[in-house]
Amino acid sequence: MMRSGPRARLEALRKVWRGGREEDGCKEDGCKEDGCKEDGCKEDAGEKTTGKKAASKAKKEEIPIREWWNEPPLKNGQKWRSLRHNGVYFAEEWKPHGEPIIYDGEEIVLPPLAEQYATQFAQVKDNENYGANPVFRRNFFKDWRKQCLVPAKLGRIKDIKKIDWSRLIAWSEAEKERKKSRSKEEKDAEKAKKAAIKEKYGHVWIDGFREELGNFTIEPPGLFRGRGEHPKRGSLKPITWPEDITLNISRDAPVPPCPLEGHKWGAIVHNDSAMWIANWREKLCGQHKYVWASAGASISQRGDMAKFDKARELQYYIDKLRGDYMRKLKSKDATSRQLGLASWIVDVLALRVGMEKNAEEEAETYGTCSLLVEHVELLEGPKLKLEFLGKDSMPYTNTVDVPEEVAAAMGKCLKGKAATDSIFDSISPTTLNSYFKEFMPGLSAKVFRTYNASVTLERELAKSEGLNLSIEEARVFYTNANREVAILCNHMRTVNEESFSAQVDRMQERLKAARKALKERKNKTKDARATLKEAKAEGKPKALEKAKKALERAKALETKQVGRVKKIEADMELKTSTKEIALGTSKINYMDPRITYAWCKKVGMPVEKVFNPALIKKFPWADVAGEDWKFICPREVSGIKIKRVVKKKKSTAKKKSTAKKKSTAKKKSTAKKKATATKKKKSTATKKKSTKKKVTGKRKRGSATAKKAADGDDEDDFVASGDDDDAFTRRKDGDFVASDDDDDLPLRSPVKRSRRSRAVVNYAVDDNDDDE
DNA sequence: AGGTAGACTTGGAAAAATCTTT
DNA sequence: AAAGATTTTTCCAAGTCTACCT
Repeated sequence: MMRSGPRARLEALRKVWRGGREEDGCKEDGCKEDGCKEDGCKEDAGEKTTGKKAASKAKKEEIPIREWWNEPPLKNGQKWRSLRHNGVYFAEEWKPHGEPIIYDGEEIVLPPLAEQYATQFAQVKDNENYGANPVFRRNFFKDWRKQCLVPAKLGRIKDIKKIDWSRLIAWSEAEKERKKSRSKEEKDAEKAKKAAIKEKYGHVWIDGFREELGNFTIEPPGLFRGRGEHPKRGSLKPITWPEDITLNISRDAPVPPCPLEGHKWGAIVHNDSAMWIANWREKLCGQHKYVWASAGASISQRGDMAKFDKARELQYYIDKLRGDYMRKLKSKDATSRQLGLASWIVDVLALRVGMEKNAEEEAETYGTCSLLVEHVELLEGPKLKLEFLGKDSMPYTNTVDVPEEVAAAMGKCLKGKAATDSIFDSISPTTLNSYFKEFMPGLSAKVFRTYNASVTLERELAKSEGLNLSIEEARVFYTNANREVAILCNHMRTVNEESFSAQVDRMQERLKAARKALKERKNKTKDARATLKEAKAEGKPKALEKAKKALERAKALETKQVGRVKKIEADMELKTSTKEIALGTSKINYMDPRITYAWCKKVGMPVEKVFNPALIKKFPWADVAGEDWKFICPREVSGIKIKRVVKKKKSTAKKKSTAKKKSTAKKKSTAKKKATATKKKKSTATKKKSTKKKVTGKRKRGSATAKKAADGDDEDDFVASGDDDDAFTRRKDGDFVASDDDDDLPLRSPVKRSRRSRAVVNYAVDDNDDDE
């Protein structure tokens, strides 16, 4: 996507866009296949601009970008003006392979659906996160038996341990092999078929523009792969039928035909305040699933830019907010203190807000407001040590220096509480977010992550000032900045140590070879120089000319080799420094892309060096940023206007008088809340006890290990008793349920990290505000 | 006021595609 | 062209947050 200049390109885009709009009116006629009436229009729009485009002709014909950021805004809450599509795609039905399982020596060919699930299980049988995990196995077997075996009169399959999956595994492997060894023709044919499906189902027409969909295939039946210690991992996800699906289209758009014979869509709606194309309820966990436009579609870009603008806006409010929360955490009132401390954590440590979770239905993970006493430790310094599982059960471990006030506030929040008590028992994500909204409209906890990630990127990149980087150096520099952001946000990936060290070894080899080659090249250059000297001395013009050329060539080759060596050295360094850090998430979601575009222009590096094609497609609007664009800048420059925070009726004068009342009221309500909370806990505890006999101290860490030692059991220690599917009993002794969170050590071992970025915070307290 | 359904953003793993090396 | 390494895309789980309901 290189081009002459942003301005010229913008002009071109503007024309493209105008073309699209002008033709928009014709959309009701000249329909092509697929019921996409606008097809013709777009083609026209494309042609109109070819004059301008031809000049910058790229190899691939680029689809014109909808320059939505120059369009008149949609009315409040409206997401589209027109919406039409071809519905969703259902993956082909499972073709039974007929390979049996062997149960207790007996070959049993399973009915299709049972076979489908069984084959999937066999494929992950030895993966310790899945089939080798006792909870996963138990859930799988229980569901599978109940849903697929008992109705098929295969109730005699009662013990998962007696199942030999080898034939299914062999089939899967053969299948993989077959796929690998397909001929070119076969591969091409498949590719074409896939493309045709995408052509038809993978697109949507929004306001007359054709956009790509993100996902358009309805999820096939499979085994639920919940992360971490998800109680439902391994359970069967049922088939989704057209009847389960609601489609969203324009009022005047044709209803797409249902692709499955004999079925019909669950419902058709015309909801222009929603972005989704289709939705359904996933039956296992009850979560909503959606089909929507891809990240590169303008409808998605619009929201994206709004998000970054909102984060950028925060810079004009943050000083006041920081002053306020630092004051708040010294408050005598528990609620205020907790609001202050939680704000500090959200702001400085960039933690997520931490919604409440349902322990029976979900893995237990934590964020700011849900942190427990046992997750933190106050150390000399003062320092604060945090250790807990965050989103996706990713371990968060961090020890940071904290201001005295913060340590004191934390001390108070911990005081008199048990290890498994909540630190922030007087506040919730809702109250915290409404506190933020007192300072800036639309401010919520997640905005801080975006803000601090972007600030960090800009700050790190600014350090390149006056460095005059080569392109390769710039790439490394950018990646290191990106890394700081990823560390701040705790974006991690699990590494397979074995394959990692093998990769490093190979890289080392390559580096060695490249260095050797460089040495040889240098020698050759030397030789060439010598030859030239000789030729000069001999004074033969022809030989001299030849020698000159040879030297030129040798020099060029040497330079090239120097580049190769440098590249490998750089890759090597990045490979180790980003070993367990995932850079993608921050690029996709957190760092304002305008910072990247601006910096790339400044140092003369093509954005493509650090943004993959999907990112380029996602952020065309960021290209508008010139090299001097700054995320942090005076308000006059950004053009972001002050927005008055709409206060709830009360005048400031009145507020003062009601402050006292309010606080007591609050206290009361919290007390009440607390009481009900404990009550709830108790009641669920007893309930659980009666059914499963688990729970007691489920959040205490120590107990798990203790239980494990006492337990020491075989993971497959359960069998179905009779056809009553739910009745699982112990084969040996004890309570098998008690073993389930014990065998399940955390999926990913906590990673120690020596250093971690934190947001740079200026605690300037400004005193002009109207605090209580 | 608290609870929750619904919608949208964020997340890592795995699969697929592409690039490099042999 | 096969194999192997690396990058990109896909998949779908898991967060956040607002609006709506009682």
